Amino acid sequence: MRVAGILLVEDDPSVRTALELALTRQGHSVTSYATGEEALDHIRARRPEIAILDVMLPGIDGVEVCRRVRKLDQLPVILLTARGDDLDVVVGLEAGADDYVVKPVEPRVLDARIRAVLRRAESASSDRITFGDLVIDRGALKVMLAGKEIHLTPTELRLLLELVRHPGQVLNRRYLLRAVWDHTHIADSRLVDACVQRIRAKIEPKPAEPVFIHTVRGFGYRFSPP
Amino acid sequence: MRVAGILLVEDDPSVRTALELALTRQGHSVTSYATGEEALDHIRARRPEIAILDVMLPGIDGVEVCRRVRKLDQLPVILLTARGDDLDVVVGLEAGADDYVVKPVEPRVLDARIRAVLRRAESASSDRITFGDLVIDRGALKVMLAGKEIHLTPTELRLLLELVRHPGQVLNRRYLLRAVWDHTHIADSRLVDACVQRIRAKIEPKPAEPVFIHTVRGFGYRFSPP
DNA sequence: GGGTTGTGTCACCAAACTGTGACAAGTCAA
DNA sequence: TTGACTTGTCACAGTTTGGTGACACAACCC
Repeated sequence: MRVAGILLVEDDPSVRTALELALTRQGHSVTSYATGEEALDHIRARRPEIAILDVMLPGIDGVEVCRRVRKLDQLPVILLTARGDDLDVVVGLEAGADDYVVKPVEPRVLDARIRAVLRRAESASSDRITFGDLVIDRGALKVMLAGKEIHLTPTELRLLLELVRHPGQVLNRRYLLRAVWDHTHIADSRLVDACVQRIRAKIEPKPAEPVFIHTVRGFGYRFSPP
Repeated sequence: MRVAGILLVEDDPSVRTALELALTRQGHSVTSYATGEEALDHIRARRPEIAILDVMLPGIDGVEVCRRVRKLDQLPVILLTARGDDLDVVVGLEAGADDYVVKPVEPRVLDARIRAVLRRAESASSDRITFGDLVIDRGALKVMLAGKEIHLTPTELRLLLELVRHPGQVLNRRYLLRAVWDHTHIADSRLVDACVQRIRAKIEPKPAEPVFIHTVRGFGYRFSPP
């Protein structure tokens, strides 16, 4: 596993320094802050790979940072707490944290947890996904092929994003109809097929031999990078 | 989130009973065992949604069960330990556990962790099972033999998945006809046999001496890995 | 209003899939 | 060994499925 860009937020200077040092030794690249406000700014500006947040912080606390981050992005989050306060665990996990670690923590343990979380998060992270020539910017809602912007209609874009949200997975037509069109829609017929075909015409170099959106006969469609 | 089929493995009868009761109250469906051997049998036969394993078990311990399960399947695993022994945490996470909980644990906390792990597992893509050279990806609906993708038709795939869902079990023709074909089908004729034969032609190195799908004369077919 | 764009539906066609039955081969019990 | 029964094998035609292009209508924007 590659080295991670870690954001560490911890108000106690001695703990912060110690953890920063330990994680750096473990090969990670670490940036640390003492407050939630600074952390949020950093996250927005620098997009770290993972955030390790102390729960008890002055101002915006770790759980709140976690909650806001989750709305913004799929950034993996590990919460740190001074004691194993059970209530906190529940609140933290419900706020969407990926893991929860009790201080004091052995650096080796924290490292293992970081790697485990990153491994899990690897699939569903960034806002901008690249599949070979195809770049899909979920933030800007833009699709680019070989550097050139491709115009997709709203429905086409929703369908493509839905497929991309589950890379490698086969999604059947009923599911796609519910996810992309209003589930009020009863008539399915060939709607999905037609839309897929339109997307292919725009993003596939050879629509007859698609490399992105694959037909799985009898089941549905699968987005998988070449 | 829906109710989960939980496998609980804990050798201490009082702890086991208490957890089983608590989780059942929380709305989960729980099956519990005292040993790793029983747990592995259960996993192979019944495919629970998540396993909660005590680390310290007579015979095969929780970490070892976790390791073996990981080879077989992507079943989510939570490890239970009596104290927060840091070394165990590392070993456990490296064995592929999704989470790690220290006893004694508040039922509410365990429930939150279970839900968090299931939520993550749900989004994680790969849903693949490996039997020697044969890899079946249930999410991507792909079958690979020795690294090469094998094309199966929809019916063949459904039949194979049905067999694989019950590894080691003999499934009779009537059952398979109901499960794979529309149960409206009454006439059986040679349908199942022909389909099995077609699958064998694709996945068995020597279709005449099948290693995956075995004929059980007079009863039906059994999928069992070599 | 008039043109443009987006969307759902349809019909047609090629390709893929599937059920069937006949027959061969295999297995078991007497 | 023989006969009864079970399973494997194969070819083929009817059916299903999805790709494709055309088209009508609605929504939207000047």
